[in-house]
Amino acid sequence: MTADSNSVKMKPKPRSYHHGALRPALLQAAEELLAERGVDGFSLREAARRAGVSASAPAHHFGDTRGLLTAVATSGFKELGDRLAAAGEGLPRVPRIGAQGQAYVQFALSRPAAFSLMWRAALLDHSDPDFIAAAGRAFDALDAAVRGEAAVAARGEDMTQAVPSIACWSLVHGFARLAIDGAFGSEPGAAERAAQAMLSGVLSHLHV
Amino acid sequence: MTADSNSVKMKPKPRSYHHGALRPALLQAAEELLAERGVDGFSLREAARRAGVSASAPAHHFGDTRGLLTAVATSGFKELGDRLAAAGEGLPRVPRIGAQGQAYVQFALSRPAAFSLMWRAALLDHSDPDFIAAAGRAFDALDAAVRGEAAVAARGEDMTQAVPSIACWSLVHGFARLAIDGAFGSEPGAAERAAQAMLSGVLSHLHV
DNA sequence: TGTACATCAGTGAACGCGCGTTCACTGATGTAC
DNA sequence: TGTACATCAGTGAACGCGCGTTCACTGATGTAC
Repeated sequence: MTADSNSVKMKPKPRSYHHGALRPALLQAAEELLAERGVDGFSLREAARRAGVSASAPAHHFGDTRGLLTAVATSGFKELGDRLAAAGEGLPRVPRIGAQGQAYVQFALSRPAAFSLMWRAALLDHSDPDFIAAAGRAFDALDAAVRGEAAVAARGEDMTQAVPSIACWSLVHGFARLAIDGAFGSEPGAAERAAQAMLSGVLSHLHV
Repeated sequence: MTADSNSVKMKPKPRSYHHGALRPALLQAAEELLAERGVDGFSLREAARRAGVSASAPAHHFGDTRGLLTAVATSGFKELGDRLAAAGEGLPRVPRIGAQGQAYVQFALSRPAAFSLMWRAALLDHSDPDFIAAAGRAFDALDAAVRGEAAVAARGEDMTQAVPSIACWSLVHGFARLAIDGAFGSEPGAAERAAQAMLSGVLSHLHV
């Protein structure tokens, strides 16, 4: 603990009555809390505490707990979409799919609590337009790599068209979940290496 | 509500001071509660209530909440192991793997809350010998189909040997999770059909 | 077959807990004139 | 540039809640003799 220059009491930096940027501060506090205690250990009060604000303040920005968690999940889907879209850009189809798979797993392992939250339907507001858009965009990035931009644009109701994409998604999603849930032990980096081995193995045995 | 033959008040069938078979009754109540309210909606008190017993009774059989949930998860892994071992028995390797995958997804969809609980590490006692054995046996059943009984028996520390099994596991696990979490819509039977299409598609494009 | 007694499997009241949300409020900010 | 006032973004006390667990207890069962 370092000494504060102005005060012996280490009073938590004086803040005006209004926070000024509470919304992003709460999002960050929520993310950290999730990372520390997991989805089940989350509470709105604790997130508010960490943002240095009263328990009722978050309501002004997010309505209720569900609103805050939905915002966190939405930001997760946005980042996932970005990472997928960037992964293996310019590469031929098969290596690009491999790069996306690797990116998917890396995202999940780098933000496991956020990743878990993103799929906890009971805690989220699935009618939130931002959430819907972000989640859709992430899947579209994967679908475009597997089936091509044109196919995605022309996508209809028929789910059978999307089977190859669903297969890829299932593979990396399942691996990520098993890794997070501890199925592959806890040595750091082990899961990433296993992901690499698995993806290259599968893709090399696949005739597409 | 049907009339009780002995009493207008529908008093809940008189029971001696001792329940007689509380352990299985609690397991069943817990399973039903999980199915109704999901893992997050579970509470020990409500499970006890449903078993017609006081809130402190479960402690005599399971110690605490974690003990009861671990017992439920263990029974889930046992059934999963049974189903996997039985799936596609006698079939050649590739169709057998397909049958196992189908069985895995069907199990997950038939008992979604139990399946979810089985992977919620924070809620379970991973040092419980029964739990360890049941979970190990389920994976062994899958591993035996993918790599052969002999390879499973000779399995060492090296995880790379298990990569093909991990790939199969990831694929079906990810599909099951996505289906449970609503990624494929909610029409009944849709997920099962998609699983069938996906598994046969993947296996037919695989050179092994 | 009867009896004493240990053990087992329940009860129910009480504990302290942190939670999400509501409510009347107030301090700060920004805008209209 | 100054002032009135609406709006915004906070506070903090209070609400009721169900929870898991503990504890002293007691009724029923089973066992030894």
